[in-house]
Amino acid sequence: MRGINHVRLREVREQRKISLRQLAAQVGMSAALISQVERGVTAPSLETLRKLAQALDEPLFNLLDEPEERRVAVVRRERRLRLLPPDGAVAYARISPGFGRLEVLEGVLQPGDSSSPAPWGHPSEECAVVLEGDLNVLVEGEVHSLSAGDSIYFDSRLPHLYRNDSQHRTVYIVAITPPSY
Amino acid sequence: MRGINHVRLREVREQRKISLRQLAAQVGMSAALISQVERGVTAPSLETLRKLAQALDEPLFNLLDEPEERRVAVVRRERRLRLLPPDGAVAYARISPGFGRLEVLEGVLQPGDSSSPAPWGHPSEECAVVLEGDLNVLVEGEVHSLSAGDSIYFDSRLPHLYRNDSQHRTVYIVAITPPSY
DNA sequence: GTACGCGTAAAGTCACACTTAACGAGGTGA
DNA sequence: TCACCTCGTTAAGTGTGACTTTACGCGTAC
Repeated sequence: MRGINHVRLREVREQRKISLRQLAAQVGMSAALISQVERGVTAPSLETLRKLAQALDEPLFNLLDEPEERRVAVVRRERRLRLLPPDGAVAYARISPGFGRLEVLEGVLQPGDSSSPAPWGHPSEECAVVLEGDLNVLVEGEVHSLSAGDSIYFDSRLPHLYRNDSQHRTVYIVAITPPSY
Repeated sequence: MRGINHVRLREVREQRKISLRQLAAQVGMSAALISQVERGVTAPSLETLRKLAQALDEPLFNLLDEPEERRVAVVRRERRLRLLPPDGAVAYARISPGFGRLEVLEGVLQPGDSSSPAPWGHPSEECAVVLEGDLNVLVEGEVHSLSAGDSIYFDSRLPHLYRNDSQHRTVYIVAITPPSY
């Protein structure tokens, strides 16, 4: 009976062991509404959904029950997609399969090279870990120096750039969500 | 003027170089509505938003403009949070800072050890890359054997488990979105 | 018993998510 | 200079469905 408007509310609420009325009181709406929403009888407004997400301390998009491809994909090292850099600086290989909400890349930077000619932003979040060598990450004009094992996390919308200012090659892994590279 | 109901529609639509009327025709709604939604004059229904997301080929949650902490966080190798495994098998270290939509972990498995006593699922997607050694990943009962450099991607809701069936230690990195470990 | 709590059902109402239609501003070609 | 596109915006009007209140049935504790 799960309609097109289904949201994963009940699941989350029950996990928190909160009753309908408790939750309703907390967000200032009627318990009946939440019941209706949980059973897909009524579609909640965005505003309502936001309030619920906040009360449950869940990111909003976590309540949205998107149809997913429940697939498993293995990518072998030698089958990785090599991303040709627009201007030949960084060598990126895509570790993730190319679908899903998550993109993982391996970047290799030779001394002096950088991931792009100029800092730029895209609407995602990313986290990079250095596997080998040293890496300078420019975010919003500020330089962060990382060594092997260090990581950096930032909102990708801030203009950014990876650069190898050392004398040896640098290898790092970047995880991006949602994919926008 | 961006209200509480703001959705990142215009941004995405303009990027695709689609006009209001084109998009409206495509999803079968009026251009005026889209204009109103884009400017935050009117809040779209979930249903409407879903249609738009589909037409633009964007995941729904990508259109939702959640208030973000536009922060940059660096985590040094020695400052990583060590996650104590519930039952002492895997040694996880959190590479990501602990906020945001993305969680990145480094897992180390000694021979014979596994990430948890039994396969389990959580509502996310994850991608794992093997850095060192060999790794068996059980997803939905099926075993996938990975060597250094190989990776696997799957819907974390499928019951899964990481296991080291080899004679030497295994190191791997897992990226998870949204965080739910 | 009766008095809580739980989730559900039914019925009513008003906001607001939508429509259609008209508007002003650019651009383009005859 | 027209007329004639197309762009996004505005204004006004309407219907529906997202909400409320109230009442119900069930379990459980005292």
